[in-house]
Amino acid sequence: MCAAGKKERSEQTRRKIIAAAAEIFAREGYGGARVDEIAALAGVNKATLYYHIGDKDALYAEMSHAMFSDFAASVFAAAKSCTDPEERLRIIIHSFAEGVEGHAHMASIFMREISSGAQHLPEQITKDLLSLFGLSMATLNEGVAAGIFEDVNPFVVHMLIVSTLMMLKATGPVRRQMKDLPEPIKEINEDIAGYVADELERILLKALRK
Amino acid sequence: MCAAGKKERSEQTRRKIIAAAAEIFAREGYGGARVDEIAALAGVNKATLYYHIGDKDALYAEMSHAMFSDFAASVFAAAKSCTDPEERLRIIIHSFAEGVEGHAHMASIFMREISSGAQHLPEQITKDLLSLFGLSMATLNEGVAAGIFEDVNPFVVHMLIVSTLMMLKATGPVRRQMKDLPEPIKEINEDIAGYVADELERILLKALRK
Amino acid sequence: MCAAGKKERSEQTRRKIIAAAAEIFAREGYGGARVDEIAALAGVNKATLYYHIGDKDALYAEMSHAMFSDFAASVFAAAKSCTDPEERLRIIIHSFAEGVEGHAHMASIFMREISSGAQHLPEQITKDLLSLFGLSMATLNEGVAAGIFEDVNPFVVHMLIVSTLMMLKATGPVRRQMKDLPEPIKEINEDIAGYVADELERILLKALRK
Amino acid sequence: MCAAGKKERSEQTRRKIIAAAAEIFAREGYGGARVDEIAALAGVNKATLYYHIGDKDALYAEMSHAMFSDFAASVFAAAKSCTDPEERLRIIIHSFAEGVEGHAHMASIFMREISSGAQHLPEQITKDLLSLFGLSMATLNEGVAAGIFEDVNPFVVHMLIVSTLMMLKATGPVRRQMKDLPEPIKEINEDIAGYVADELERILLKALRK
DNA sequence: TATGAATGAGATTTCATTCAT
DNA sequence: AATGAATGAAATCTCATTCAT
Repeated sequence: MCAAGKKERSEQTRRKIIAAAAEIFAREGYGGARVDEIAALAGVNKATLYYHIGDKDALYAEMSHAMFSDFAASVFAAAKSCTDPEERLRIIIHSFAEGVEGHAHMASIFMREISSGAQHLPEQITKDLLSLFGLSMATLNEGVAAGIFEDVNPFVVHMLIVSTLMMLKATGPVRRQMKDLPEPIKEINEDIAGYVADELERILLKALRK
Repeated sequence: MCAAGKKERSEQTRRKIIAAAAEIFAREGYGGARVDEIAALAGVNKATLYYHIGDKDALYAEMSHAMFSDFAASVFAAAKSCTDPEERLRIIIHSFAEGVEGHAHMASIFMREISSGAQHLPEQITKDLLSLFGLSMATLNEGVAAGIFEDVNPFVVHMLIVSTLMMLKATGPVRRQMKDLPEPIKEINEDIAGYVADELERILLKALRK
Repeated sequence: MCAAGKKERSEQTRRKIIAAAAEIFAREGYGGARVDEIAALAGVNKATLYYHIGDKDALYAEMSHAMFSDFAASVFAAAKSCTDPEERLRIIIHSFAEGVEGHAHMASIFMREISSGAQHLPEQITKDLLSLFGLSMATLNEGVAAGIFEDVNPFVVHMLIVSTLMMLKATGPVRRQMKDLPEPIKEINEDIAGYVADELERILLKALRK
Repeated sequence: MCAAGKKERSEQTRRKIIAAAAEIFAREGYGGARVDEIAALAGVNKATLYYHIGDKDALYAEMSHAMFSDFAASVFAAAKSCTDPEERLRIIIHSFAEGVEGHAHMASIFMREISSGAQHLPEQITKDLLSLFGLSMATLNEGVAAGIFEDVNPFVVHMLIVSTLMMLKATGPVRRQMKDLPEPIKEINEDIAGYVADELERILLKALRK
């Protein structure tokens, strides 16, 4: 046992590097992240990182692609088979929340990208993310057409969902290191996909239902 | 002629530097910002920047303090004299939106700070921002006590307001550089304090009102 | 005294860097030269070198431009007023030899450039050097037309002059470090502009004269 | 079928590596050549190169030894049986030219070695090359003694032959990539062993003959 | 008050070389 | 005999900061 073969070993190294990159880029931003630190966290030599991935730009692109495209795909997969607008909106909220929870550093990286005008993001990813808005918009429009939803700006609603979940996820570390937080903050805990998603669903559907 | 005593000139130089810092720190993050670039944008020599403000840390502290404390104060000032919960919530939303609009780079800097675990933020500012949540929480609790609001987690609502406004503000540059955007996105325009705040108020109050 | 002023100091630093670059690039080639070593030889910090000149490419370009354009200009200046073909050929040989002697590292750098297919040489310099051949060709053609010179390929003659002088200059360090050299080699000494140029003139004119 | 025993295969791999090394070292110099690039050009893995040859130094030594000793031997072989000084000088020029032509990258590598003070050249090779001068010198001295040659410095003449042929060979790539070259340059073509050697012989013998 | 020059420390990237298979 | 993976050392380049004027 423990044979593994070159390919598997190689793939494992690659994964370790990508995972480390996500963590450091999330915490430090593109400019603040040091390749040294990423390599150290991945437990590989700096040159190994360059051997497997390439330069800092390529590393960022690989990492963000792996993260965002997987995330977008999971939301689409969850929502595609559902035809009822209200139910689909629920699914969007919850699969979004699960995606945010499951990709630990995505929220931070997303927010940083927004802040930098998507400077470092490959075009394809921007499009993938925009297509998620297409999903929300279609859902809301269908609800309006079916007479069950209020007529609101779908982009505002989409961003409301996205930003609330992301921001609550991203504030996790800050909350954890603060003492004496008020009760409502503690309740959030780390439970984005459960408590927060439920609360958001409750609020939003009350606002939308005619 | 040539008015402006030495003190005024000095103060003006200082302001130019702080303004440039906000722009660059917003776009590049703390780690990615270069003192060189800030000085160039401010139109002063790098050594002049050091003479007036101090090192990069001090510059960031000055800039963020000027921005966030002014913002927090303006929200408090707008809300303090109002006693009706629903009306105060409206004021919070709109003064928040005006603050976000008025401090062009605050949204980006706030989002980056969240992403980095508030690494670079002086403690005082963290407290100021937390006290804004105190305002929202009190308002919502009073509404619940008065029997006019649903009982929802006030931190979720607070973050919903904050993050939606900030994210919509921060996505401005990305939206501007993209072509062929869907109509609902175009409607946002740059009008956070008007259109967006109105839409958010409408959605949120419908959700909260019993 | 010793005032100097910023500009002069700056210009002096620049010159020291260029001079050091010529020496190191000549000995090690573009790829083998280390910016560190150049800075050390110039007696400045590496960052100072980047501040004044820019990157390795820019450094090479500055250095080679300063060297070759000065050289080409000096040959043209020496030859321009002379109308007699034979006399002008003599002037070309001697001014060439003086230029080779005066620009200590030009021969090595020229030979390396030839070897690398002029990879690192700015286009303008290639043209300057080609224009020197124009001068030789015109001179030889006039001599042939006047019936005083044999009809030989002028490029071969040009390269014969150039390469002999450059190679004899460039072999200086090798000769110096070898012991027990045969008498004819010792006679060369370091005297390119004198002994070698005279000998070359004697050989070449005997070959050319009808 | 599939002939070629292990030994032959091995020898072939070795030859491919040496040939690739000559090309890259010629174009990039010792310091600028990358072992990676040599391996790639040879079509073998980098580790294979180390297995067959050893480190960069050993590779350079092998390559230069193979090249220069073969070259020197061929000139000696061509000249040894001839006793007439004038005829032997002709043979030297032409066998030299053929050697330069036949060892495509020798001229560049020779010129780079001269430029670097023979830094990378094994001592033995330096001696082999010096012994070629011995051949020229003996030939010229005999001609002078026999009263058929002018008395010129034999080292100057030797270098004149060597450097002209080498430089004209080495300028090949530069000439090829330039457009609109004057007629005399085009005539050179790639024909060092023919046209150029003939022209050089004509010039030099006219200069030497009493 | 302001600035061009200078620099130490550090970040990114490359490269010769070795290892495990 | 051959190779993909890995790495230490070094090279290139950048950046926050200080200095001298």
